[in-house]
Amino acid sequence: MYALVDGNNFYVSCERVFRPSLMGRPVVVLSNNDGCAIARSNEAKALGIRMGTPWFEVRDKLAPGSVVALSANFGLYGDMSNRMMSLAAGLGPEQEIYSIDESFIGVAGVRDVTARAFQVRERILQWIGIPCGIGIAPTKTLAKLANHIAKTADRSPGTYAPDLGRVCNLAALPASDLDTVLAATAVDKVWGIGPRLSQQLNGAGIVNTLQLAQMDPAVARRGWSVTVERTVRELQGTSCAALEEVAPRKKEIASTRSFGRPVTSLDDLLEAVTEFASRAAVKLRSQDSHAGQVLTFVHTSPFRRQDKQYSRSIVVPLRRPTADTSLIVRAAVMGMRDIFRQGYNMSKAGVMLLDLQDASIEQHELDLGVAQENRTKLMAAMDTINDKHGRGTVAVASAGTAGPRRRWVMKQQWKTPDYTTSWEQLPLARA
DNA sequence: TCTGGGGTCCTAGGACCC
DNA sequence: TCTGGGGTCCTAGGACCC
Repeated sequence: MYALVDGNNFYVSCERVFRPSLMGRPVVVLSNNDGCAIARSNEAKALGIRMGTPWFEVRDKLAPGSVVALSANFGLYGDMSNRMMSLAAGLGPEQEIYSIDESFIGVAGVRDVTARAFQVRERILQWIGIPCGIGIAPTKTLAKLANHIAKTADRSPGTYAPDLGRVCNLAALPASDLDTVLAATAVDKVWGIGPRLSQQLNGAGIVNTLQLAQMDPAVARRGWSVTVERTVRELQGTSCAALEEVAPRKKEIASTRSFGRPVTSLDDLLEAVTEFASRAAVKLRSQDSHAGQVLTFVHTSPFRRQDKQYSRSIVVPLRRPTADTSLIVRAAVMGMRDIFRQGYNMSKAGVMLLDLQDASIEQHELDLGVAQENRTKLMAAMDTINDKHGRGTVAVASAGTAGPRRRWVMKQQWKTPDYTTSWEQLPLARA
């Protein structure tokens, strides 16, 4: 039995904790470069603002001041997430942190699980200030669905019975009621069924979740794929996805950014790529891995139809797997020099580390043993310093030496303070 | 004028091998 | 005239998730 605890409109809810005046108002949180809406308050959703809508479209359509827009403050959201997760863990003996605002809890054997879920929800709201929905069911897919029902019953009354709001335990529902609920849920609300699949399913006459749940798994496999087959089985109550208490190591690590404005020069791109590679290397070391290959890419903006388009990537193999920032930066810079072309408005670039393996599997080379050990110590020292004094205190100087311009940095016009992670930015309480 | 970032899994197809 | 079958590995791209 699984529970899914999910923070409602999570980023917006985090901002509201420190600015209660935002309560009850349409609020959106924007992606990097203040580009798209990536979180919306219920009031913003009611205005018809869709996930991923470019901010300039929203702004042009609505009266000035009718929506509050904020730049994403991921430092704040990450910290709030940690606090929420530690309280959610109180619902059962096992926890999988699935995303920044969701965690699955293994609740097998938990007594009065529905009542307990209400208590945990109340505690998170009171202690952290984040409203949650909780879904409970025999499989992860059904728990996700239950969570969707819990949120929807709260937000837009009419689709589901009001007593399914906030906490929805599908396992406690009589079979006939469960069928009614599934029949009232469109198939695209199911975890793993995206726009493309739901279109195909609709074409085959499968419109609601009850119909999908009643599909023969063999038909699902033949007509679509194993993933759809698993989804069907999970809807039928057969668990196909287990709880992952310890997050498996990542198989690839990326650091990519869109630029605040078009970038045309190789120097700027080398500078950007140096930073991307450095960031990726920090993530790599933090999970104790080495990378065997470095992929570098750059491309123009597909939205600027009037511009000449360009897009290329290159994989540079490392001589041996490593987590050394300078070696990784060198490979990324080499890659960028290779794929760069003059005369384009580049809009985005990035570095991805591939072919990751456990750092304990080391390939030593003749005569390099000592040097290698020192490099590892140097990297550890660099990480410690940057951890303590802030990212970028110590960095690898590479081609294109970071000047004061940094033309490629992103835009963040409306960022709120780091309320919970910076002494300088602690909120002030006044009497 | 202005359009995110970071992942995973699966499949198809090509290269290569015996 | 008629030109195999089976396997692996790699890459690109699609689809999905938050």
